[in-house]
Amino acid sequence: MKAPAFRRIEPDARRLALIEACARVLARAGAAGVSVRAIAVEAGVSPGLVSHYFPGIEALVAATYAHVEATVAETLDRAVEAAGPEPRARLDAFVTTTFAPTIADPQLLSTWIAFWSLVTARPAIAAQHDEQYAGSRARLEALLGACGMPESERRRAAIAVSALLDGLWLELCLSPGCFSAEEAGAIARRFLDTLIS
Amino acid sequence: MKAPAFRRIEPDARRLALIEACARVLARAGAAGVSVRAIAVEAGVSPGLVSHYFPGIEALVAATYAHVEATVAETLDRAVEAAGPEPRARLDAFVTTTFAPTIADPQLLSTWIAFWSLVTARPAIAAQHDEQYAGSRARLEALLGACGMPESERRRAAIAVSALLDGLWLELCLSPGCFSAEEAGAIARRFLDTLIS
DNA sequence: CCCGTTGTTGTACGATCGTCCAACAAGCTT
DNA sequence: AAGCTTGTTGGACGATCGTACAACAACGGG
Repeated sequence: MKAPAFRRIEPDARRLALIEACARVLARAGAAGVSVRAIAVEAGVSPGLVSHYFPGIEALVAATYAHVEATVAETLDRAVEAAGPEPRARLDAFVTTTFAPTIADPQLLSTWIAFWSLVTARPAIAAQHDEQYAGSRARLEALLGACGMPESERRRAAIAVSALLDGLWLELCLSPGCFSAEEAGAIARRFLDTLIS
Repeated sequence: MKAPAFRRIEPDARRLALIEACARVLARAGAAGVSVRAIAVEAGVSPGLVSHYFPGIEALVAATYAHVEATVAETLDRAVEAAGPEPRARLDAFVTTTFAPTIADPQLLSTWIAFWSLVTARPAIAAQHDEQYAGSRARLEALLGACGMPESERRRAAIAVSALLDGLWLELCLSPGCFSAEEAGAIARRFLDTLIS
C-alpha cells in the first residue's frame, strides 16, 4: 500500500506538460538557463523523459514558442471579440491588449529570445518563424480590412503596424521604466489614426 | 632562430581583439555557440587569456554589444552627415541606412539576441541597455527636432520611430524573404511623413 | 488475478563548459 | 647582456551539459 512512483499519462498530455514546464524555466532562468535537467525537474519527471518526447532541446524550445505564441494570439482574439462589432474598437483592443501585463512581460520575452536565437542557424525553425509571423500578420490585415482599408494597402500597413507593435513591445519588456504600457498604446493608436483616416 | 610563441600587445588592443573575435563567433555560431574556448581560438590566443581580461562570458558579450552598437551608430552618423544639411534628407538617410545590408544583417542580430538574453536577469546589463537605448533615442530626437518637430512631441515621436525601425529591422533579419529593405525604408519614410507634416 | 504493453525511471557516458593558477617568455629597462 | 615586469600560456579541476539505454512499473485487456 504505497503511492505510485509516477503516473502514466497519454503522450499528448505529457508533451504539453513538458512544453509548459519549458515555458516556466525560460521565464525564470532565461534562455541561458534552459536545459534538459532543469525542465525535467520543473515538470516533475526524470531527465530521460524529455529526450524521449523531443529530439533535443531546440525542438522543445520551438514547440514552446509555438504554444506560447498561440496562447498570446488567443488572448488577443478574445480581447478583440470582447470589444464588440465596431472595427476600430476591435483594432484598439488588439493594440491595448498587446501591452497588457500578461503579454508585455519580460519573462515572456525570454521565450521569444530563446526561439530567435535558433532562427538564423536552423532552416526548419526559420520556416516556423515565417509561418507564425505570416499568421500574425494575416490577423492584423483582417482587422485593418474591417476598418475599410483597401486591400492594396493592407499588406504594407500590416507590416508597419506589426513592426511598430513588436518594437514597442520589445522595448517595454527590456526597459520597463522607460515608457509605460499606456504610452505605448497611445503611440500605436495614434499611428492607426493616420493609417485609417 | 625561431619565431616567438606569442606577441605581447597592450591591454586595450587585446581587449578590442577579443571583442572583435567575440563578434565574429556570435555572427558565425549564434548566441548558443559562444564560449571562452571558441572566442580564444577565433582570436588566436589561449583560453586563459579571455578570463584574464573579462570576468566572464557575459561581460565580454556586453562589451561586444557596446562595441557593435557604437559601430552601427557611427555608420548611421556618417550616413546622416553625407546626406547634407537638409534635415529631412538626413532623417531619410538615417532610415535608409538602418536597413542597409551591413546593418540589417542576420549575423549582426545574433549579437543583439545574445545581449538581450542577459538583460532580464542581470541588473547591470539592464542598466547598460537603458543607457544605450537612451542614447539612440536622443540621436533620433535631435534629427526630429531639426525637422521642426516641437520639443513636446519629440519624446513620443522618437519612441515611435525607434520602435518602428527596430521592429522592421528585426523582422528583416529574421525573415529576409518576407519584405525587402527598400520596402522597410518606404514604410518608415512614409511614417515620418505623417509625423512631420 | 495475471500478463503484456509501454510510458517512465535512473544512471552511466563522453563532451564541453567556465574558472583558476603556477610556470613561461616577450620585450623594455638598466 | 642581464634582469625584471607582466602579458600569456596551457593544463587541471569540478560542474554541467545532451544523449542513450537497460531495467522498472503503472495500467488496461485478458
